[in-house]
Amino acid sequence: MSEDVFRALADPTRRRILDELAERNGQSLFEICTRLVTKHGLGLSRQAVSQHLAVLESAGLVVSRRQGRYKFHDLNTEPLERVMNRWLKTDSPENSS
Amino acid sequence: MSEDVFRALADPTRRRILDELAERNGQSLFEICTRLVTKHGLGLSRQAVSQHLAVLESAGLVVSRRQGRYKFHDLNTEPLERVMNRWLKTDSPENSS
DNA sequence: ACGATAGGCAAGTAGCGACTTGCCTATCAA
DNA sequence: TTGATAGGCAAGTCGCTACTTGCCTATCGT
Repeated sequence: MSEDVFRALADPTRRRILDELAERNGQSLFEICTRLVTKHGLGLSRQAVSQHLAVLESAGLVVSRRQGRYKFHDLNTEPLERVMNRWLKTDSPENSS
Repeated sequence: MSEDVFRALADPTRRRILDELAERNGQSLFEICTRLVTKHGLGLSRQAVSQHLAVLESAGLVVSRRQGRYKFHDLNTEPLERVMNRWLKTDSPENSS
């Protein structure tokens, strides 16, 4: 929940992950993995996706809930809304780093 | 006018430059340089700022107009609007890389 | 209990990206 | 025309980051 929303969005793979979660919320790491490989043809390891999810989570764009041996991930668009009114002044004057 | 709006936004210095232009449009390279140094205390060379402006311009976030030996830079928020409705679906369904 | 599944924790590698440095071009003022 | 100003080009350095590899922990089914 920090401030590196921009840095988190910088990577195309992470954007794909957000797309994936936007289309189908509450996926596990392996679900996201296989979907990225099959639907988008990306060849990346489980660890890669895991690290991407960590970045997204620390940016507050993804929240996760542990449940048994599964960890489900949900999209959270709230940081996006806060951060985008920095130059598009359509709302409150909340600026930051 | 390409597609790396996200990558352009990833760097904090570039975000500062956008802030600068949002506050005062039509600045030259040197104006932006001195403002970044004095107001934000950043110590960077002219070349650094020039390269940042090039990135912002190729992302379509900044447009420039040459005039004599000066080159003035203007903020363009239109790519931001297009790109943000990717996960915040408040508008048209325009998605991209 | 055992194996299989879901995930985590480093440490290491490779490439990209931000920044510098040095030199070159172009425009204006005197 | 000369000097100063505004900016561009290209190569080189250095740190960060995306990704891999190897091993470890935890939970579930049978």
